[in-house]
Amino acid sequence: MTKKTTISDIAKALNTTAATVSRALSDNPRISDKTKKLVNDTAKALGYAPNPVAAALRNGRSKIIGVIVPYIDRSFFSSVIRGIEEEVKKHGYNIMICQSLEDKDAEAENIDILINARVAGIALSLASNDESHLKKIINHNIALVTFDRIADNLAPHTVAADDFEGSYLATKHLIDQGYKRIAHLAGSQKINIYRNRQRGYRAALEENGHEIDNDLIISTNSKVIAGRESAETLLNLKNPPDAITSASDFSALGALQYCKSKGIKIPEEIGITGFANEPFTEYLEPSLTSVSQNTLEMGKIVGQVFFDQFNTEEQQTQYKKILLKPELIVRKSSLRTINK
Amino acid sequence: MTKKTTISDIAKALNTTAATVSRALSDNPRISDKTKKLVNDTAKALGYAPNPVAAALRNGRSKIIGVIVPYIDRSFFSSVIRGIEEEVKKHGYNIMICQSLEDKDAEAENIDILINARVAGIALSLASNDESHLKKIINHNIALVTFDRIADNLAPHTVAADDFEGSYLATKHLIDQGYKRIAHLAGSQKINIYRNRQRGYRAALEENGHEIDNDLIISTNSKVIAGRESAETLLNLKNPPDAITSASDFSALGALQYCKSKGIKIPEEIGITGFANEPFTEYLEPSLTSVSQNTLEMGKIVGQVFFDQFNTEEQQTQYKKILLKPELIVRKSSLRTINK
DNA sequence: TAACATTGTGCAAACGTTTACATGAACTAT
DNA sequence: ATAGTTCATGTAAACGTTTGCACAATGTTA
Repeated sequence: MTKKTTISDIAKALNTTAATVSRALSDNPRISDKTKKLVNDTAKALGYAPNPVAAALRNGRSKIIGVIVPYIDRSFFSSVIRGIEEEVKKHGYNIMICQSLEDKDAEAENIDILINARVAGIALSLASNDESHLKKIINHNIALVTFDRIADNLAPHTVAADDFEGSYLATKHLIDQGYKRIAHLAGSQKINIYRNRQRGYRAALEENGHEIDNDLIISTNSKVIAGRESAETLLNLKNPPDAITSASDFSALGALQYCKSKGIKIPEEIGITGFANEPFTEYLEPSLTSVSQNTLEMGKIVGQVFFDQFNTEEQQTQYKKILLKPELIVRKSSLRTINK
Repeated sequence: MTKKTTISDIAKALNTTAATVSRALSDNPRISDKTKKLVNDTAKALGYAPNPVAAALRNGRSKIIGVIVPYIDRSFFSSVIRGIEEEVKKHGYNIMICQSLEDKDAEAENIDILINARVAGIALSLASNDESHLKKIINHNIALVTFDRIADNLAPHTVAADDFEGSYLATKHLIDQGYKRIAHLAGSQKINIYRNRQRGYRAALEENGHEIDNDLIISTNSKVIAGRESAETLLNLKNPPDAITSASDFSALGALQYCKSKGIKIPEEIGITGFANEPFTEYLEPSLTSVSQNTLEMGKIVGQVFFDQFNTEEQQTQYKKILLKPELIVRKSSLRTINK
């Protein structure tokens, strides 16, 4: 059980004081170069490593970024988390992860924990529409970045995929492929991102001279089974769609399964697109066209936004609202260039 | 920017000292019940929340478990991480996540960071066979649990899936389904888990009167493309297999793709099983039989092992080597009860 | 009633930094 | 030679806990 060396040990070795050592190590201009060299050399010689806990206590701030997500093991979130980790690591920071389990109270509790841990910042994908508990973070002067499910009102900085654009791209792609009656599996309209996806769908239709038929818009949850049911409803219409653009890969998968079970050919008779580019989409038969949200990139940007803040001198009135360009990953489920 | 209340604030309010308040809050038997109640009440009234940073400095130990994995966004690891998080949260601990990127040096660096952060324990899935840098952890008297890719020699406590058993189960299942010539896509034999999977395959064959044909064992990496190539090799043998049990879902997927491309019927003409129960397996066509490693459970157990250690009075000579029972998830790719 | 144990609390140091303020030495300007 | 600057370092307090030791007040025993 080797005892760690401290700045005092270095000071003792050099017959100086901890203050000087501390200043030398942080490259304070008031310390002579000679002393700095001396300090750095003996620090190395003694195997000195700073104690972040002591620094955090003194500074009232840890070099930790807290991250709160609904579930760690959703591929979307784990990928964003990875991005955040890689970015903050560059600056000598670490991440502390919490799960909200989609529950507002658990989220509030996690916020308290992170505030108490004196984190330097909190990255958060909201569990619900209720963002009132975020005030605390701001009151404690802790940097806050919301991502994906962002807090429009309270959070100064936000990072999200451009859902409107993503959905627009997918819908436009179906139009370009010659599909005429394009349906939309919309997620819960209480949630921002799903509203935007529906808006993108509508905009693409309108701008390209397709009329909007409300019978073709089904509000559903993002489950496979819901996708199957919705597809059944749609295909039993007297004027059924020839394409489905879904706000979720899972409901798109359900639709795909239903069509296959009925012998409806994809993409020849019906085109399908999903949203999020879940890992499974590329392995489906046919592979599913989907909208990639560049999740790793999103995480890195979230990280960057923190350090942009930290570096600019406090007084922040410019808030960053970043929208990331999504990318349409075209696969077989929507590609029928043959018989356009 | 509300100032946090401290134990001294409580002490002042009650005309006593921080020492008494600290003891009262930690339910020290030397404090009278009357005082305890008084302290707890005013703590609540003043909105007191303990400062974990100060406690960590004083104790030389944070209520943090460090977790090091190759990549956060692999579904296996994100799921284990979730399990760890949920378990340690119960005890008022948090997790700090690092990535080794499969690199031994990055792993060693992360270990240093976590040691400096005075974490109470480190959970780690090894980046390489080299475990020499783990000594540091033990020397600093920090609890160490390795999981999945475990450190057999140095790490006192290990948690892993029973790879032998999982592979045995898959192979036995194929035998029970009446497959006669069962091939094995083996991962790199430098890695423990893949060696064990091959052993399970061999044992199942031997114990059930199947002879082992080394032509049917292909050592490959765990990529889709490698699976395709291996399947091609196998099916071009003059005496080709009628089943493939793979040590990886990805190479199993490759094999499945190859067979389909050649019009070979699954599971009628060839049975296929994978390993790890990746999320995509259930959505394949046909859905892929695979071995579930109960990753969430694995994470929870990892967490438990820490607190078992913390609770028993230090002197630990009994090391826990936990092997989790895997579960065979039977799906269509291996199920041909019809024409057994 | 003296000696002793028990109970509840206070005192003060320690964990390892950081930083406002003080100090002394050398240097510049008058 | 005196006052004012500048430079490099030292002093000491602070961050908020925890805990060994001391101590006074009470209760117990002989």
